[in-house]
Amino acid sequence: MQLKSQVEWALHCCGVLAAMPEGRSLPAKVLAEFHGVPREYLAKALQGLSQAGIIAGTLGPSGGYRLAKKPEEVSFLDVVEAVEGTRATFACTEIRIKNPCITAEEKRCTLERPCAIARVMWEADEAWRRRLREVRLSDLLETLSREVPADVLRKGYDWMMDRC
Amino acid sequence: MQLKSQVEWALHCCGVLAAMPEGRSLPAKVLAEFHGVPREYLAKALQGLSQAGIIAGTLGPSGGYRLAKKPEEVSFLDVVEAVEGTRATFACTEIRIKNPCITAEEKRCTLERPCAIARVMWEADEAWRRRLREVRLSDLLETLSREVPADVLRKGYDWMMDRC
DNA sequence: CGTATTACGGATATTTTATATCCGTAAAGG
DNA sequence: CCTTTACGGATATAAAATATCCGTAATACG
Repeated sequence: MQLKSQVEWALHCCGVLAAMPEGRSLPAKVLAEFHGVPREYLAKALQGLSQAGIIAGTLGPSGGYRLAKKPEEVSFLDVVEAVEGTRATFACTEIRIKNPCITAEEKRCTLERPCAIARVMWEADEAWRRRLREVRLSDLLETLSREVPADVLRKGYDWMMDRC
Repeated sequence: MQLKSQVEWALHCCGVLAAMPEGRSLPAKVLAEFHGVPREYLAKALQGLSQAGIIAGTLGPSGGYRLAKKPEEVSFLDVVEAVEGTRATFACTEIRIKNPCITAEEKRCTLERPCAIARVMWEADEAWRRRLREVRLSDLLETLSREVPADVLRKGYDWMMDRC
């Protein structure tokens, strides 16, 4: 069970976009080149983020993507779910009632409450989501500004400004 | 991102085996038929559990699998990891340093600490694992004995005893 | 001793998902 | 008018999940 690589790309792109001055857009081409990932495929992830209302795309030259909300209003979970979907990681297929020795009435009765095993798995899933919901893009920016030297950040910023 | 269906099967099989009297074995054939899943493929999951030391297989007629530990010594995480592997759900490919405007020295420096985005994803992963580590097969047995009518449990037990 | 039954490991086939690319359309700026 | 961009649909390729098959060795039982 692995998250798509698009999740990683989307998070990094959101980080970059969150660091941009208000209203400034970056085209998919620049984001792809900056991260060394295939432009066309990254575009799909960005379209997912756009559909989810996390980023907003503008057409034409000098167009591209910008963050559609404030960095403190976007959680890691928002980004992950926009790309990966909201479906739980554990899928219960109700094999507890495939059992050939159970009557139809007992099946009906059993199905009234969710499978005990699935419940545990879904609780763990929820714990994962809860953690991701707690961290926002603003937290990421704060961490980066603390850990990454200012001139490195500056050089990346200038590099992107050069190509759009 | 979905867990393999084998994870679900493995958990249900462990639940059944945990409910068996000490030393009693169930063959893969019976476990597969009971859960309505393909025998040969379930066998792979059971072999994984066996390799992980969670269950023990015995050869020959009247052979099969039994729990290798006490139910309170086996967590959901043990079972999940035996089938699914221990690899984190998020794979960091270090795209932060694919950036063409960073120097080799700056790359080296950056790599000294793990990616801030990956750290968050790994924390969430750990929260998921922590929750799964907290629940044991003994807890599952307790829940089932509370929620499933005794005669339904009994019928399932008898059904399996009939075929091994 | 021989036969049936079982776990086990390796090999292979099939289906589904992830990854990646391509193309046409429409909108916007110069 | 031409270029650049997002967007959506279609398609191709690679990887993983799902499933089956087979040979081997161990074990119980007649």
